[in-house]
Amino acid sequence: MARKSSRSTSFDVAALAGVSQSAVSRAFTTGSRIADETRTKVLEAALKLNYVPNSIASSLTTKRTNIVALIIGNLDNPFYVHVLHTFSRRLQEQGRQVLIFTVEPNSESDEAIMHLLKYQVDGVVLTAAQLSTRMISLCHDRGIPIVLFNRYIPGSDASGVRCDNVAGGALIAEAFLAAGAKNFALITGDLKGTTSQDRVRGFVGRLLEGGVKRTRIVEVEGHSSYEGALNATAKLFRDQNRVRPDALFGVNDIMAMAAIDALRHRIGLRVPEDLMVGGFDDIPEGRRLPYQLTTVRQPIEQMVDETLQLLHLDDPTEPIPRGIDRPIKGRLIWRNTIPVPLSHRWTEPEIQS
Amino acid sequence: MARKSSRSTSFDVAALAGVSQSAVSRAFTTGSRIADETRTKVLEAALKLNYVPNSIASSLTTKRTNIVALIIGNLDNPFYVHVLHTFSRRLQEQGRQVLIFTVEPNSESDEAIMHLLKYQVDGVVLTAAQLSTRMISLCHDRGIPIVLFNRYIPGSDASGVRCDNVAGGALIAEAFLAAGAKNFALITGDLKGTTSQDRVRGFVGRLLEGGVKRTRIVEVEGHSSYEGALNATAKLFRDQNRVRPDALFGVNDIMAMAAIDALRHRIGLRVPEDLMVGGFDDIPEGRRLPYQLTTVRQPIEQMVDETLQLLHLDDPTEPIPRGIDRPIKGRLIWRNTIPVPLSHRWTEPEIQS
DNA sequence: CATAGTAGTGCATGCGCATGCATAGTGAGC
DNA sequence: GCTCACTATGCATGCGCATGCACTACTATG
Repeated sequence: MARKSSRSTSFDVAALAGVSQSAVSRAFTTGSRIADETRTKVLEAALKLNYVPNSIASSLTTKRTNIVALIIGNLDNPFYVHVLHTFSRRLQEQGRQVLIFTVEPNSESDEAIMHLLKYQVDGVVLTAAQLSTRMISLCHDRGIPIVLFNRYIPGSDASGVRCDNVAGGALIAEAFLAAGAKNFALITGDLKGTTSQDRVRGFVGRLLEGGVKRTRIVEVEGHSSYEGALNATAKLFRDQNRVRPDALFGVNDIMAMAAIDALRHRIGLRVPEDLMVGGFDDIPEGRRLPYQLTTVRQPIEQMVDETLQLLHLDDPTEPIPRGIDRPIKGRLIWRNTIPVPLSHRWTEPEIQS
Repeated sequence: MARKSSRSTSFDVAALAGVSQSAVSRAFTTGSRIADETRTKVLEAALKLNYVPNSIASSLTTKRTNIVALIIGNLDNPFYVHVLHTFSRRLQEQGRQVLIFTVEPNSESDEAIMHLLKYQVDGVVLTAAQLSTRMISLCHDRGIPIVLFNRYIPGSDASGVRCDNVAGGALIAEAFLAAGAKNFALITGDLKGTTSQDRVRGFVGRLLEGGVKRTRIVEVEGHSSYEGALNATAKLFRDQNRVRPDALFGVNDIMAMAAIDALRHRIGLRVPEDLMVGGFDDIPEGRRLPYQLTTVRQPIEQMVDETLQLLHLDDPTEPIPRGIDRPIKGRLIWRNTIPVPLSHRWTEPEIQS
């Protein structure tokens, strides 16, 4: 047999160290009652045998796997890559592992849930994907906390952390108004998702307060992609009879960037001279020289922290938080795609590389 | 106790179905000897109890977790995000799970290995990160196959799949020569990595064959990042006394894109009129309107397939492949940053969205 | 009708570790 | 010197499932 796995067990180590198997177990468990001397002896033996404790086996008794599942629906958007990265880093710092499930953008993740249930994960984070309430109760029944990231299911008892998208959308509307825009348009992804919905609502709502009655809304086919937004922008300017917008809100940064590209390279308009553009997310790509996108920053670090807190990973006896909705305020980052009105000049400048 | 995990076991199901626990186990194991009638009975009972088999427990006996670890060192580069995505999709299709470890770009991943050993993963894929030979033998000794993706460790017995970077670099050099360039420069990340090294080698080598004796090489500080390449490009054009290059090879697409941005927005040069630029990877971002980057496409799908084959996930009795190096040829994608010479006009055109 | 063969099932056991309980050992306090 | 309190350790057991083996009830064959 070629793949003879010479994995030594706690018994092997115990034998070499001249102690019992329980002693080996305790040596590897912090906060266990064991003499320093014994622990040293055990660790030395373990080192000799290349022994590594089998977490799988230990989780059988402890009922904790230290694995957190992350369901992610859109890796095409750098924002969610950043989210993934942040979760991964944080959880690794805590000595936990990340089991990842990728699903189609905005598609059902019920199947993924079934898989991760088999692995007895300690918690689930779901982002950029849908979930049936049946699955949520399935998790809850088994004591597995699940937190939605930047998404919520109205009326369900799933908890979630998200950016305050309504307020964020309003931020962009305000910036446009302050910069003196008159005709407004926005490009959004699938309006079935609460995230897009809220941003649109916040944007349109704030404009209404400002006396603007009409906003052109173009819904991209499929999910919020660069290509979709490219076509949507073209469509927006195809009809020559309509009033040309002078302010365009891309409901997330990639769509805003796509719009900018389309405006410059296809339509032949300048940004922000002919038309100002606002985004949402603050992905690093938006900071680059050709874009310098004015946008709403989602405080990822803080959102991830809140999410992990809701998971109660450290104290499984805590009741699973149900129906909690934690909206977190974003912040407007002034860059170059919306002219900064005089009244805003005092805003702290951002250091650019 | 709030988190009363009401997880039912195979015994509960057995009791309800009026069979033995082994029957339940067999009902969930494909290819097991069990009457259809019994299986149906079991599955019905399981459904009633919301029973989901505990993979953790089963892996204790089967010695297979169906978990594959993926160590990834650079999520800032969309190329590796794409790689991650492809692996995830493929493995999920096979009913396997992905345990992800993110490490700092090009840093040691020994610690990650220690963690994943605890989880008895069935295989390891490592990309954009370093690994000590000690760790490789540690994995091999325990029967865990490990495959390097786009990276190799000369003289070690770790196997790897990679793009043929030497040939790829040569492809760009050829394109430059065919387009009539005279003065060449390149921007690369850390030259300790074999990937950058090979691309540079291939590029410079081909130029030498073409009679070009000098190539300016700028090594970015740190890893291959957008920001690094931005500075490197600036540096490249700072010295007015030197001959200005008319062809610039960005050793990967983000660096090439950064170079283009810097040239246009900082230096004030046109691409490709004043200076042609070639990239490597073919990330989707490079196809966008402002860039239309001519680049070498890495065949990700094929590379992932080869990697999974080397892992022998389906047949653990296969000997672990050692010291195998599978270079896979990339393909030049003509777009707009290198003028297409007349002699190449016949190349199949790419459909652009 | 006798026998060999086969499909279906249950029993018992073990995977590697954690942990409650019992026990041995140590030192302090009277 | 004796008891008490406490620490360190070992023993035995169970976590949830897979699987070798034994056993039963059939079917096919001569």
